[in-house]
Amino acid sequence: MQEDQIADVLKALAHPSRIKIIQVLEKGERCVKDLEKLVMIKQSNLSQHLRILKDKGILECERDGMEMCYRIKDRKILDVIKCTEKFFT
Amino acid sequence: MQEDQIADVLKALAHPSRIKIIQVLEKGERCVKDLEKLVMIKQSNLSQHLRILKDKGILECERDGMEMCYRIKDRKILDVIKCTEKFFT
DNA sequence: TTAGCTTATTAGTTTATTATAATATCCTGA
DNA sequence: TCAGGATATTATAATAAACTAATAAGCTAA
Repeated sequence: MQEDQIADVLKALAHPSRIKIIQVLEKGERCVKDLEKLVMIKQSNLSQHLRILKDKGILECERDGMEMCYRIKDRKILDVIKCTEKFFT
Repeated sequence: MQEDQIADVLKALAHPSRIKIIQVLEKGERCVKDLEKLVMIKQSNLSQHLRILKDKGILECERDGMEMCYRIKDRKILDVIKCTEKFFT
């Protein structure tokens, strides 16, 4: 059922912290430490949000020494957020 | 905070039955009785989903005799779903 | 007015999501 | 190897969302 898949992706996006994460990563990749400061939530909670986004194929990550670097895997997801913003105009 | 508003609308969309409702209404307005058959959920549950969508300004409704007719209020919401579909391609 | 549709609301139960704190894991440099 | 920093995982508690069944409310036609 297509509506299940669609709802599934939208559900992964439907949280203020996860929207914020994507908005930050839109400008470029970031390690968790940076994200923690920018998104302003606790490390363990951030890590959980990152996993949700990664599991859905929205983000990907790569280890860089001691840090883990996250970035947007498929920028088509940005269009979803852009369209949602336009809904308010 | 903009991410709260965005997450809020996405959350209203993020359910298979609500996606289905919107996909049906994309083709034209429908009364609850019809939606019940097309979406295949119980009347009381459908009514709850319809309220969620109406409260967010996604749908609007109008009484037509004994029936209540629902339609998409702002078709910009369709773009959000379209973009999400494209995410899978 | 009332019987019979259609739709909405409410209360209660179940299930899912979120956040926190504690702990584990993974990597690097000394 | 091990100490310490960065990130992930787990368990748990709190909150929110979803579904069901029962009931209420709105309208129409007889």
